[in-house]
Amino acid sequence: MANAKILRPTESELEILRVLWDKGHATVREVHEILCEHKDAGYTTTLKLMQIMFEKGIVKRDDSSKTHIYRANITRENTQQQFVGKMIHSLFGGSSTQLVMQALGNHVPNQEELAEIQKLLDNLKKQ
Amino acid sequence: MANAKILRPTESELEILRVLWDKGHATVREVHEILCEHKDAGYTTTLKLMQIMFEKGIVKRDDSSKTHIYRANITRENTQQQFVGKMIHSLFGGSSTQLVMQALGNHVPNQEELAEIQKLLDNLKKQ
DNA sequence: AATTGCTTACGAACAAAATCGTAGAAATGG
DNA sequence: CCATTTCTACGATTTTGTTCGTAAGCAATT
Repeated sequence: MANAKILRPTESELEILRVLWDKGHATVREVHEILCEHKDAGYTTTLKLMQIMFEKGIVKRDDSSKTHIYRANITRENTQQQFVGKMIHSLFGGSSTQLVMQALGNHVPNQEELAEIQKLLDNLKKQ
Repeated sequence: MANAKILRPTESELEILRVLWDKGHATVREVHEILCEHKDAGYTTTLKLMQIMFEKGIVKRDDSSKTHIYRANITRENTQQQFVGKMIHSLFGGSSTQLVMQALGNHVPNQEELAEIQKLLDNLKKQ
């Protein structure tokens, strides 16, 4: 293993990761096409970003053919955890409950989701 | 009104805001003292940051006496909402429930907090 | 009045992130 | 076989955030 540092994707890197997590694997072109639907950037910008992510170890790639194929090298779950943890600390005084309240209060879930949360809550209560 | 742009505090700015939210108002010196407990930075660094935040409109200040007194100009709740919303979008595919599950799963709350969440959940169910 | 200590202001340096232009290699298709 | 397209690589530039040194003002103390 080369380097086990903390990997903190930037905002732009996150956008790219989302595509990779979604599709499993993708070329720069494919990623770029999707990003361009909402964002406005040149192709080489996306390319450069992905190259940097590769150097950082955030993504891996298969360069056996001319057009490289990229994959995420960190999991969505892990990244979520990282960001949620940081946010709980920096904005919610360390209280995950505060975050939960905020999230539930402002983005109301449907019945099905409520049931899901209830199930998790019941499990937590038993401990 | 001068400018109604999106206010997105940086990481350092958030640290300062936390102090201001906590104390209500504070001088640069006071903020700096508190930051220094955990961080290592010069006084003028904190000063400069707060000056920039003033220019951005993130904080306001009373400069009637030589030592200026700063206050937050955005609320904690609003900022939380901003960040939570952004995170739900960029990392949880728009699903607040996913975020809640993640937060509850990894930072287990105590009984009291569980009850609080339950109460909110009950309210949501009634709608 | 000079010294000391605290304040703000301000510019400069530095670092990290994002953007883009250009060059050259490889494939494509007239 | 040449022209066009599509890649990657790489360096330059811009932008944004962070850090700090220095100067100047003001007040208290000697």
